Amino acid sequence: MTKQDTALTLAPRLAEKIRDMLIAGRLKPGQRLSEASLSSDLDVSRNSLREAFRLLTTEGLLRHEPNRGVFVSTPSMASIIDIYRVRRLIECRALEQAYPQHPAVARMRASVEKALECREASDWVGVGSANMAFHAAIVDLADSARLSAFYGQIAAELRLSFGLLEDPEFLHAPYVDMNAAILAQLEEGKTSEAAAALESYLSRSERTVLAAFSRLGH
Amino acid sequence: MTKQDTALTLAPRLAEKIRDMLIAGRLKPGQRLSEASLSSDLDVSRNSLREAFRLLTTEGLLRHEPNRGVFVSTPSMASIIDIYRVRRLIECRALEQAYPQHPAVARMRASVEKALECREASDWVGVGSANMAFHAAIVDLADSARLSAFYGQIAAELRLSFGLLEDPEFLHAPYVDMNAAILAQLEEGKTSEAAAALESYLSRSERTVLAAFSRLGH
DNA sequence: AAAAATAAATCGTTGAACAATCTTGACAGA
DNA sequence: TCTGTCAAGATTGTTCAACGATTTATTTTT
Repeated sequence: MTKQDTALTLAPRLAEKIRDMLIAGRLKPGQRLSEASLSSDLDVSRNSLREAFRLLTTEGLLRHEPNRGVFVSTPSMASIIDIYRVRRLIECRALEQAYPQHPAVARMRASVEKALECREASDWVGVGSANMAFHAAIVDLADSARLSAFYGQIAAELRLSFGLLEDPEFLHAPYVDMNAAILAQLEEGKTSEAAAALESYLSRSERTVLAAFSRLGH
Repeated sequence: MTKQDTALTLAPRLAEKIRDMLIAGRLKPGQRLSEASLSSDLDVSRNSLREAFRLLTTEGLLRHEPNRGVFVSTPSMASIIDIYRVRRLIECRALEQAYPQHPAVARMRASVEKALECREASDWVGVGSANMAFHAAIVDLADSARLSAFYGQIAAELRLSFGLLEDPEFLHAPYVDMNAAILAQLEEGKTSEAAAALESYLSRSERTVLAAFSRLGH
């Protein structure tokens, strides 16, 4: 347990807890979150919960309808397309302009190895997490705290979408080797090739996700 | 007056009001915002004010130190560099992959014309606003709501930095013609050239801002 | 003058309250 | 049966008052 419960103030801790519940699928898209019941469930006051709601709303995980309450965001085709558009723009460019000695490269390598391990153990959720970490590391190549924070948000949104989809093996496993290949190209200094590979990687991933998404009758 | 005061809920309206005060320079960087006094000044409750603080904190305009209060963010060299890094990555790519018939192009043109008018009238604040609108329109070329929202945030942060700097003429006037040139290139379909021009534009602007910034101490 | 102890101010969080708004369901009329 | 009205109930929006915890300022002690 890496607990520092008292380090942060309550609202961000609450937000994190709710975020976890969202990604774990314990709160389902479209579901309304009642201030009264959730605040008593989490054992906090309504005011504190509302502060947390504000945070999650700006992150796009919750949707606020005045006088009606907050709802878990429902991923849509539109949001998936939007997110992949952002990913292609940011990740590919970050990769293209990267230099192979960047510290984030170590994190990329660690993520690839983690993903390989998890695949070996058929731990598909672990593969998924490792993949996400790989891409976050790519964004870190751009050396911008703001960009990395922004990417963290849309990654969380994407995980919300993934929560709807079944068969995480089909969803994540194929990309482990591609990640390894991209990493290898980067380490050789072939950043343009790496970026191109990532571009087609992301397009393929987008198609897969959209197809799986449409398959469940939006 | 384009007032719809009752449309939104209180916290976002408060946030907007405070944002305006920040950009107008009525609240100075580093200044501490007391919950008690500000809430009575704005005639709202402490709780509502705290919700607004959360919003502005995630936007980077305010900084929250637990048990000490919230402070107006102090722009630093580091933050300016970070922001320009993001701008180069996002704006240049958005421009490069744009197609000249995109609706946002009309907004770009309107901004250029507005800037020309304001320059004629020596309204340098107006020139600055028009410039900002021009660049926001560039980002809109990428057709991503999330990307545009993110850009809006860092633009607000940048305006906070500009507030520190004097001589808005020096800061904004030189770029009006460059914007016009970039727009012309885009309309001719020369997106790569336009992107290259924007890249050097942004680098020059960054240098200017950094220089002006270092000139006023720390 | 430095350190320790004390007091004052401010934030963090809670619970209760009430107005405004939305939802529900009964009911009357066509 | 369908439709529109209207009151009752539930939920959010916002405020207020309170109190423990932490920080800041002040005073006392060494």
